[in-house]
Amino acid sequence: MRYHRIPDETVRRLPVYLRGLMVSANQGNTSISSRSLADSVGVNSWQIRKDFSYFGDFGTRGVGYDIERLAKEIKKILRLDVIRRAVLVGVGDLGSALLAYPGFGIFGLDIVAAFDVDPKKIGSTLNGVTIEDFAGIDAVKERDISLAIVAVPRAEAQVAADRLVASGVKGILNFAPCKVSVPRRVKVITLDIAMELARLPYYIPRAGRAEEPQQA
Amino acid sequence: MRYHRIPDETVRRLPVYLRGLMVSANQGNTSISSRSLADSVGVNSWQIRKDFSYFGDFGTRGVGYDIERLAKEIKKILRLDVIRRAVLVGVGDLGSALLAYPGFGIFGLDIVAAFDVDPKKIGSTLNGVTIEDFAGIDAVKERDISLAIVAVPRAEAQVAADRLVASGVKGILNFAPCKVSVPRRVKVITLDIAMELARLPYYIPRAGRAEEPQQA
DNA sequence: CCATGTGAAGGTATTCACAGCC
DNA sequence: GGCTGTGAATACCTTCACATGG
Repeated sequence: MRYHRIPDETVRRLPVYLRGLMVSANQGNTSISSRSLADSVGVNSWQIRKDFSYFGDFGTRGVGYDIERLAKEIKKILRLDVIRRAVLVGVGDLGSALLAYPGFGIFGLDIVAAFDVDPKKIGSTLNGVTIEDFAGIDAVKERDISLAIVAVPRAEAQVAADRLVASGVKGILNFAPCKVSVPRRVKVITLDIAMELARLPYYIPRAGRAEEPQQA
Repeated sequence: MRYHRIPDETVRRLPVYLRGLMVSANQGNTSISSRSLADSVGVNSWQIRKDFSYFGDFGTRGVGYDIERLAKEIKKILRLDVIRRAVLVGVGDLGSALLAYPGFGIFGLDIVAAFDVDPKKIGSTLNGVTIEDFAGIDAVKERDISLAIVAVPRAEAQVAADRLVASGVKGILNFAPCKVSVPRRVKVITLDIAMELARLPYYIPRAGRAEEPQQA
């Protein structure tokens, strides 16, 4: 059925599918079945078909999905066709690694500016991006940037977010291990690395015990 | 009701609560209400009470929860009381940042070893950890390490995981943007940074359009 | 015959509303 | 009065089974 509302969990999987489609396209394929996409990304084939069914018919029965058409549609749904420029705030260890990270390109995302408060860093260039003074963050308003990555210590995260929102940023990927409050119109995704590692031990069976959590 | 099975989504939130409890304890509190914990971590108070109800009574009606007792119980459930030592594979930009990252300590987690294939890196020391040759990864078997962080390029992630599993690692936090296959008994959490940034634009309302996705 | 697309069934998690207790 | 703890109601997501179409 077409023009369903797309469930949140499906949205979370769309980038996974998108990457799988790209990889397959790079191998020279023009179409792919839900089964083989399933094998390559690690999601059930019926889940994939259900997910795709929320936004139209891209498959051909007996054949599979047209990779290019489907990838283009997913990009459109995720708005990756129009929103691509991001700013980084906080060029510490993690921030520098993110600046150097080549993985954003596949989604058409681009870190086009970086800010820090450290005078020793301001003015230097990393991966083609010159680090600017955080005091001048307002300038991003004129640069068509709607995404931000916050990689500052916890104590500074809220301030950074406030200034970013004031500068017109619409979405924030927050690496600081804390909640940041923003107006409802702005979306924040907090990615707490230590927390991910912290929930790993739960899934490790106790040696010599019968009752164990199973993996998800 | 006590001794329920703990839902997976609750397990995902436990580290969030744990951090909130620690922060509150550092401020000198000994107990905390679901309402104020809710304010500090950004989860509804009824969700918090429901989550805690899955594993027993830690609250006092009219007062709140005993922070220390609750924190200890959460750590026990997450097995953070026994599993704490981790190994890092891949000391590139991201890996170095993770070695320097101070955020693991709050959960009692510790990166005690690091491996890489680059001869220029092997032997040098970062944050008190000496980088060893990946060829000798088997040695972790004798070092009581059950967690691993994989921060290598996509093409090497599966090999790294295979070697880690062979070396007795039980849980892997994978930063490479791909699926890694492991035996059922081993748990993998893949954290794909670019993917998180990629789903952010979806939540940004189109300018001048009525229909908009709402934030989650 | 193969693979998609989808109603229906089943399972899981969230939200509510309020009884129970300090 | 305040706050926890929890059955019940609701919403959401996944899985199944199979009709549909190339």
